[in-house]
Amino acid sequence: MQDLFTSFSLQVNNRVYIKNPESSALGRKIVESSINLIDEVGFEAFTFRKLGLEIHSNEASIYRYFESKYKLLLYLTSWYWCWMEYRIAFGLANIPAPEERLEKAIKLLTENIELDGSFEHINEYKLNKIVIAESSKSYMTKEVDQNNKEGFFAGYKQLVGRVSDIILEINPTYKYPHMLISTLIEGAHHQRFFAQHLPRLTDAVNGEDAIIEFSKEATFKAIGAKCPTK
Amino acid sequence: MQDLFTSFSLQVNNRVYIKNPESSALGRKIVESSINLIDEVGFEAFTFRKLGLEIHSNEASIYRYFESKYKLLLYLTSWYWCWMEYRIAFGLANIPAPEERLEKAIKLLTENIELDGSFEHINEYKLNKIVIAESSKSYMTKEVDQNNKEGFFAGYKQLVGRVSDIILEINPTYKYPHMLISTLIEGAHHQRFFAQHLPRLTDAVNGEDAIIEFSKEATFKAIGAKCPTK
DNA sequence: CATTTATGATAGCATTACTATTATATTTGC
DNA sequence: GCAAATATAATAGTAATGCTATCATAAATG
Repeated sequence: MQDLFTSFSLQVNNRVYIKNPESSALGRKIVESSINLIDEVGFEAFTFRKLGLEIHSNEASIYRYFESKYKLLLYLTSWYWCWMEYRIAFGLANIPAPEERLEKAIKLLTENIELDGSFEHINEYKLNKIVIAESSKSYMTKEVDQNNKEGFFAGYKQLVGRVSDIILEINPTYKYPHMLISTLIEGAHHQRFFAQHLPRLTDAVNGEDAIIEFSKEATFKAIGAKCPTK
Repeated sequence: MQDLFTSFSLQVNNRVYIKNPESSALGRKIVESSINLIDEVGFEAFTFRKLGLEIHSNEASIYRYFESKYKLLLYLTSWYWCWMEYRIAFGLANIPAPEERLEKAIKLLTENIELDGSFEHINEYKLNKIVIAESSKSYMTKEVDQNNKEGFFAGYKQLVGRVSDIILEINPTYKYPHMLISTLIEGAHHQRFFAQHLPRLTDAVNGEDAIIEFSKEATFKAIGAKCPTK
């Protein structure tokens, strides 16, 4: 069992960091506190100098792990997508019916994330908030093509690919599986943000998680299948 | 007719600027060149100093029109959503059937934008690219609640509200019209970006605009209606 | 215990995002 | 046609940012 876990240990593309932050106490502290600080002040106002003060360490030391704050953001988002894939892989294990697997995958992709404590130095609740608010800044840049070549978005693409495969299992003729899943993921993130800050762009419904329900319903209708629990 | 146009003239919330850029040649030049420059170098690398050099004017002069580059971005995105609402208002005029109106609205919201030259100092083609790549930076900020209170997102919210109303005309029991439309708009923008830079997240189909087709199909299926042209 | 490696402290530099001041055009109202 | 108001330009300055470089010291390793 331990082995299974180890083989699933979240391996972020090693080109996003200079020195692997998992490899030292300082590295883990950098990751842990960067999540707190970005969540608190936002990515724009976040600086390595402030982070250094926060962890009673040094700006220059942080630069030995990450080339820039953008690379650190890329590290955090990559880690998040790896983690999401791991959640889905485990969550769908031993479920044979593709409809049920799809339903569960959608839930896992769109639900509100709570702290689960599986990874000591990572607060999944705050990381989810960061991914919602800041992840577009990791790819909506002038360097996107370069970064893509270096494989920085591989985790996200792989995740989208996996869920698309379930769709194709259910309906092999559906033409837009990748579009549907990537729209769903980004859309659910946006909706969580809107629900908090721009509620006129959403539709809250008492007693249900409208974002999950909307996502399930829209997906199954789009591919012309029936959602198992409806 | 002129009057109709005038009453439709694109009125951006006057709190996003200090002095209305439409009111002077310099102001229009600032807007025109900021679109070129942001499109060229990206919003992060865009500065008022560079813009001043570009238009052979002065950094300080630009600050008399816009408090900061964020406010300028807010101006550009607000203008864009006003323009989109105007396109839709005209595009749907005299179409009685709500299904046809919805189909046309989706097309207008998700299609690729081309230069149309109706507004001398605004290049709609480039502005659309900016909105796709940078608009999330205008609301995914720590100041979103403050900015929302000041009405900076009113145009966007109004647009979503209008199209949602068409959905409710077709199916008054549909529970998530705002979610559907805002997901659609943001989703289509993301897809245009992905198609160019991260194609594994989309599904290109030869001979059709897959993004428009996907959007129409998903919307009509979600609300349980039939798309007129299918 | 000698040497490599990791961290800390300090300094420095070009650029950014502004603000302030003063000078010069340009418009306008009479 | 000219004074007064207004808009723009030129220049300088400031605190903060996003780094890089250097040197000293601490910790791990062989």
